[in-house]
Amino acid sequence: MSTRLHLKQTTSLVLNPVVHTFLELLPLNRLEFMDRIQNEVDSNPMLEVEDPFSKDAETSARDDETNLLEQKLNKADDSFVSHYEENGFLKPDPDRIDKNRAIELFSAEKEDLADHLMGQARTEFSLEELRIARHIIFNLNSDGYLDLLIESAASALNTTPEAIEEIRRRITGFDPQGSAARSLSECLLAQVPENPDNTKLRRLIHSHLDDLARSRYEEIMKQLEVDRKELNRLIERLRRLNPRPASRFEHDDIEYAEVDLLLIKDEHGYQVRYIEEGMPRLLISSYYQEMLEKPLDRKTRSYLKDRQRNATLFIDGLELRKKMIVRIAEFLVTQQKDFLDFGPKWKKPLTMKEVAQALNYNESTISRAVKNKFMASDRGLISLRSFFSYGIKGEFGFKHSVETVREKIQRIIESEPHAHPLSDQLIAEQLNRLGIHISRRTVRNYREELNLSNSSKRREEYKLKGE
DNA sequence: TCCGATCTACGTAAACTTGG
DNA sequence: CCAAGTTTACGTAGATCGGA
Repeated sequence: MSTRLHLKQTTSLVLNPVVHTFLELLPLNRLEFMDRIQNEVDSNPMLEVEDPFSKDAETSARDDETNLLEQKLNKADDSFVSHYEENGFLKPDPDRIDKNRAIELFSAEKEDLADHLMGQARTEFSLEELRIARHIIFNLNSDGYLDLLIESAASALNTTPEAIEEIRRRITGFDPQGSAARSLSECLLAQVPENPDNTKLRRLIHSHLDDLARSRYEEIMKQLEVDRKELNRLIERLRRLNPRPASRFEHDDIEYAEVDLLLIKDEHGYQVRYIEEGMPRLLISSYYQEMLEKPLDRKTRSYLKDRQRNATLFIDGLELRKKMIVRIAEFLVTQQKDFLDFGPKWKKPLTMKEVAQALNYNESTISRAVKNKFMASDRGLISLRSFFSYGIKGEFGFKHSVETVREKIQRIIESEPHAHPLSDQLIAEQLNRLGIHISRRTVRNYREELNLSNSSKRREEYKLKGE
């Protein structure tokens, strides 16, 4: 009993403070990281932001300690950015200009759905209406639909549900059409203007989406009084409508992520750069450093010693974080070159474990390091996590990533004989012959991710098209 | 009604995350 | 870093659906 207790204690004490600080810093994204630095500077007088331009901080610090503390308190009130700007931030140097421009490019706000709609709302609505419209627009979900309760919105805005409904209905006519719809059918209907040509299509959307999903074509044909050919044409038109008004603005989701790295492609291949701009440089306060050399009472000395140790620890941790992120990113980029060049299909299976072994780190370290980290490239932001992919057992060890298998399934289905669509079972068998050992169940999962219907449904669809 | 295909629920192992 | 906890991918088996 006592032995076991002892063992437990020793294992948990292994973690030394350096590692601890570092592990705490590692998973933070840029924004959180800067926040953390600010915190540390505020709470540790031993830490100072490097200031190559003015001596202000130092001279005022020499006045007396209370003055300095007061100053630090004042600074804490300001926003982080302005605080550091005042203190002479790292100014961009000439050969970094390009990088800066690249960063600007990625952080420049692209218009998102809400902005886009608000722009139209401003020209369309009165001031009072605009107030309601704003509420609606900023409460759309990620698909561009409104799933807010009208009643609670009405009471929050101090107006009637009818007024809200009226505004909402008008917004569905904005570009992209169908925004703020409450259901799929409403969204689609908003994209089909009411005119004689569209009557049947509108009826199809209004009452038969469910039938369509269940492939009850006979029923629909009877109800709408159309033949197969015409139904087929209607479905074609339906397909061209957009079920997700927000899709055009999709990329904005990641716009808010703070970018840590920059991916540059040049004649030598890919290069990873850590974005240093905006990062404060920290150093140990020389004022307190000198103070430590003078005679001091015991308490002050031990306090300062402690702060000093913490400060060094923190500065080391900063440096280590940077090195590790760059090292991992570089490794990922060389491993997944094809993925960067040709897209996700070419992603190779790669687990954190493998990377950990290759770089001689612990798996958990990798996990922390890639968390919330993004890399800016000429094709947009890439999450470090997206470099990883499960492997599927192939003939010679792990050879196929989920992406490539998915791609193969799509190919097989695309080239199947229309008279006899392949069942998941047959597809699985075919894949097995190619050396990809996955089960029927797995085929189904991937097939569904590809948005492909099952074999019997496909048979229906082919029939419909064939006639 | 039969039979193949799909669905549903549950189990397992490996991958990943997180606190100390 | 380690170990414990959580998530994910995938498998199995029996139930259920739907077309010929």
